[in-house]
Amino acid sequence: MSHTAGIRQAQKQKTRQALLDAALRLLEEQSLSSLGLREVTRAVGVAPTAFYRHFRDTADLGVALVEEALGSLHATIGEALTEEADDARIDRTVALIVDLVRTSPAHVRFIARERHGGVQSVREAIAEQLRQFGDEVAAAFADEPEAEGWSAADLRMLAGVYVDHMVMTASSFLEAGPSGLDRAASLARRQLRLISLGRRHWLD
Amino acid sequence: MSHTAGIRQAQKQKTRQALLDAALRLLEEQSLSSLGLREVTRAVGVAPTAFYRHFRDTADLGVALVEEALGSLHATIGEALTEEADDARIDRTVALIVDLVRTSPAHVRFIARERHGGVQSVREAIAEQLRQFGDEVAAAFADEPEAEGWSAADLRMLAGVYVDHMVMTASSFLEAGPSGLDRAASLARRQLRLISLGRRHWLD
DNA sequence: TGTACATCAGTGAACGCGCGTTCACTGATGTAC
DNA sequence: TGTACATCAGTGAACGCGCGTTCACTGATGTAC
Repeated sequence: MSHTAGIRQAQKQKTRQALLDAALRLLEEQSLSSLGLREVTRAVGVAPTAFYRHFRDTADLGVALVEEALGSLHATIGEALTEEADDARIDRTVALIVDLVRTSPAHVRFIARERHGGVQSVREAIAEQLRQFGDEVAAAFADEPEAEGWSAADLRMLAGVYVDHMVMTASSFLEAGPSGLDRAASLARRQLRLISLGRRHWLD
Repeated sequence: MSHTAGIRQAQKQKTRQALLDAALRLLEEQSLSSLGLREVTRAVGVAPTAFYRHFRDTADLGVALVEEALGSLHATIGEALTEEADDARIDRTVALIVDLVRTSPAHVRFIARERHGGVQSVREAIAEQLRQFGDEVAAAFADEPEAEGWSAADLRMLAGVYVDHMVMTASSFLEAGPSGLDRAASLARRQLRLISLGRRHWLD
């Protein structure tokens, strides 16, 4: 496990990252299944054959993008759910998504686009990440007093609703653009309030 | 407006439909943005140039597929929402989606895939159809006694949640396959129950 | 520290192939009289 | 009904182009002594 890297490894990482960045940019206006290897290397300024030093094909690069887009989010998502009051939790969650879309719009677009896209291995990688998010959210819920009386399956269902809603909300923020963001955020908050109400009365 | 068609028009329609059918089949394992015009004509057995007699390009064909997939659903969706009891309405809705996925799996996959896909005109066509569904569902809700006290915006929000949930549910049924359909349907029913509960307590 | 050899990220030429689009055409269908 | 002309869905050859992949290579970096 490369401790201090070495010049050669460092340079290789730099090229690899440049390929990922270029691909992500190109994917803003097309799907992964039509992304060409030569397109990507051309954008980076390396020979087409250099691509093979890093990825088997564009699907393989896509799987790496999934990790880049979602891998670091596990910690962040747990945080938003530690708020106690419903309203605070909702505001926190929406703020998190607004931030995510502001910071990494291309990653968000990529995930929304390829979640049901034409490349199986990438769909599976995204599904696996979202499944993990769901498990983590369900585990966080299970620790709360409101979870009393809930079956594990129902908690997981609720967590899944939240995760799906997050993905959709992020995508809706992108579509809305900066000018429509306030309206989209307000809509998302009301939707989350609806879900919270359903949650509070689930055991009635 | 072609009343009795004529042989020439009838034949043209037949070829056009064959192109749509072939494209839909090819799109089960790729995205529209990578679908080739020659692929489609080859599958149908006509010359590549025949394509231009029907569509400007594959994006244009995609827009036609959106109409084919969603155009006839406006009547159907309203029906499911005329049930009175919550449970009956939920069962009716889920049954409708099960039926849709059974009857037209390729159309469902196409809509889920291209809703956030790489072709702008198709994304827009799908968004417009879903917006219409939302409006129709909101109008149906507005006629019900439970809608008393609800603002138009909140009713539209609720309708949007239902429409989005329908699309996601249809897509989840596809992913689940025949063997996982019962489990997926049960999950969808519990999610709808959660939303119904939220709706019932919205004005508390 | 210096030297000799190994590794390997990136190169550049070459390949066969399928792509989208153009164009002039053919021949069955449609229309006017 | 029959004839002469118009329309137009589908054809087939041709084009230039960019694609993914192969291969032997180069030269900077890494390693062993």
